[in-house]
Amino acid sequence: MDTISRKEQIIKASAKLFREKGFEAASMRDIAKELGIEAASLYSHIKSKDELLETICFRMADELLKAIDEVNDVYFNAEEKLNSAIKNHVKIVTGDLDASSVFIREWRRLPKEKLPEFIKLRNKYEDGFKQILVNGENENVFEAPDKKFAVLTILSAVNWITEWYNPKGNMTPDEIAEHLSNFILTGLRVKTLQS
Amino acid sequence: MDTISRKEQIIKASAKLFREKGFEAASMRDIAKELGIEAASLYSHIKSKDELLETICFRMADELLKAIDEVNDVYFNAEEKLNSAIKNHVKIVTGDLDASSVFIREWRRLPKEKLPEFIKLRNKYEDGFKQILVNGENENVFEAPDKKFAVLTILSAVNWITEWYNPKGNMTPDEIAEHLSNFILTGLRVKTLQS
DNA sequence: ATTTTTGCCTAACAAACGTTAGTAATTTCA
DNA sequence: TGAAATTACTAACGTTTGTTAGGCAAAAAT
Repeated sequence: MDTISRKEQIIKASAKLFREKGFEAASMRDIAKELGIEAASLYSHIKSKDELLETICFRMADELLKAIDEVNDVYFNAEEKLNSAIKNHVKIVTGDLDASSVFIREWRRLPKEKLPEFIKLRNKYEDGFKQILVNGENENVFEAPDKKFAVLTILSAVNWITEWYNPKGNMTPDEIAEHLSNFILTGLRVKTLQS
Repeated sequence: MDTISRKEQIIKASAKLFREKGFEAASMRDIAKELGIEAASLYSHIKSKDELLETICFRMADELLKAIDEVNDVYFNAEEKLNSAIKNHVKIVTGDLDASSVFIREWRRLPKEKLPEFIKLRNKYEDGFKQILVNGENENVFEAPDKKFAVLTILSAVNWITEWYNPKGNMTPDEIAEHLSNFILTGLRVKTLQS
């Protein structure tokens, strides 16, 4: 029943350790020990330590990008769009805390020839959110003069989850998404109706 | 006019490098090179690499705690309190981006016997914010059923600044604080007045 | 004027690092 | 059944790491 390949096991173990100790502090020997083998044996399955970080970061980026594209395809209403974009992000992040933490925290340690591509994907993701805000403004439901700033604030909240979320805690991912979505949407909604 | 001591220069240089490369990737030789001396010479002024990280993290924690205590002393109104707490935090973070980034990102690499004390200070700071939210609820101006969650969301936004803030960018720290404060206060205000 | 302290140096250390080479056992496939 | 591929091993490599020892020149203190 061990349907998950050795390489995937290695990636998973390295995500766990990169998160716990940081990319440089987690050694190949640590990762190997996690799997009960020797460090040199890892190289039957992977090319380098950098490759591990790379795989984790780019997989995460792809998953997030796929999610935001889907949202922009399926929904028409900007409020619905933002709401499900946030829900998806929370679901993805809480679904694999190790990989997400590495994606958010350790991407800076990517080999420098891979950094530009990674940053491009990140910006593309941010643009997905920005687009939703523009939609919302056209629909007259959102108010965000500085869109870049608004997106960064939204992403800060959803990314910070990796710093405190506990799967065994008293808040389910859905509840977190619900709370955050409410909080953010309230902050963005046009305020002409208020006294 | 070189009124800043060698030890302070070392701390400053290490903050810069810890931020850029991460605590473990930034070597003592890197730090020494930044100052134009040899790595071994650093040990005339400091005890260890750990001491550097420790100094940076605990100084930052102290500064933030002092600020929140002051706010809770000076103001009576909860909205004013939260507004100036946010402003102070933004000012401190943007005032020393290197140290702040290390404080926010690299604290995990503190020697493990120092970690509990650090976390205690962090929690104390969070409690300062929580107290403001409780005040606001008593004054009937804030609505935040889950206070811990609200505090984490507020702190996520103000801490994330270190990820994107550029001193040469087109947003001053005051403007950032203003925007963020508005956004957050809107999200917290009681909504009974709305249609 | 002489001692003490400061701040740097060179040289070296033991440990840990990522990775390669070469090999042996097992599993997969023709 | 035999060949090929897979997955692990031991041993070792060249680097890099934080840190110590010991010395030497300049500055400060006596």
